[in-house]
Amino acid sequence: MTSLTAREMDVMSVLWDLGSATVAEVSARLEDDLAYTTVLTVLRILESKGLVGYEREGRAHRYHPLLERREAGRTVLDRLRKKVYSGSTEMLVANLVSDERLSAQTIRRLRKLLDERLEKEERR
Amino acid sequence: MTSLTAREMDVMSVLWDLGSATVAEVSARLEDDLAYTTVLTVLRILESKGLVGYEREGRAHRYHPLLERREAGRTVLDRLRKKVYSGSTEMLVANLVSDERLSAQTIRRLRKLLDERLEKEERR
DNA sequence: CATCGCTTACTAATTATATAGTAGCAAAAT
DNA sequence: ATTTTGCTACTATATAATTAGTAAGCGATG
Repeated sequence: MTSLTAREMDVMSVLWDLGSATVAEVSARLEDDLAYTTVLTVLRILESKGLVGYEREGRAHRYHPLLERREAGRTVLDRLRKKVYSGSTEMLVANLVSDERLSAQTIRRLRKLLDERLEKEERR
Repeated sequence: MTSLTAREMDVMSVLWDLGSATVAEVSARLEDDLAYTTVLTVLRILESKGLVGYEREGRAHRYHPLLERREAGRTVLDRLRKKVYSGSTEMLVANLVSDERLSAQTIRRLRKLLDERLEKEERR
């Protein structure tokens, strides 16, 4: 159960995008203008939860994600499917593609994704 | 931004499934064994947030969701796409269909969903 | 009609979240 | 070498979340 709070997710998001980052770098990319020490605190909490690690870089720390995107996404999606869509992936996807302003191109790509998955399924 | 806490989502989930429910009914369906008053408190909080309503039923209250599944799901999905999948619906769906133990049948249905969506798109 | 039990209303306590300040150290700059 | 600056570590505070207890009402039951 790797459940991230909203703010923790904001910070992880930066780390995922950049690969790794210092407090200053994370701070700069966050939408909200938080105090430097606030960002530091969040990173330290994430570290205490084992979701990020860090190495020294000069006098600063360079943080990197230990929790992967996939895994974080999975946790949220599992919960969402279970609690909001009564366990139905179809309902989830239906909601996703109906409300979303998706281009025809995107939809085709998604369909291709499914086709590939289907092949894999049948090759077993 | 209708963001639900974990526990609130548990409770809403029951209301969505049953349509409406009393405290006792919600309590009975929750996985965790919470005190009766705990469930009541969560419902009262949801009510104060305008996410559920209720009518009298005898001496009890019968609660019903004011927030819809779709809307709740949308909020989570939007955030998830943005923060975890760098805004990419494709990445999200890829994660969803790759890790998920989905049957071939389900995948076909999902593909059909996309096809229908694609038609709608092209008819514009 | 008195009592038992379910139910709400109110209160409470603990832990988590969110945000940020201060102290102090170490590196960089002059 | 002294000052300045950038960091971390520690502390702090307010608000939200989580859980549950107690009191009191009302309706059913004997």
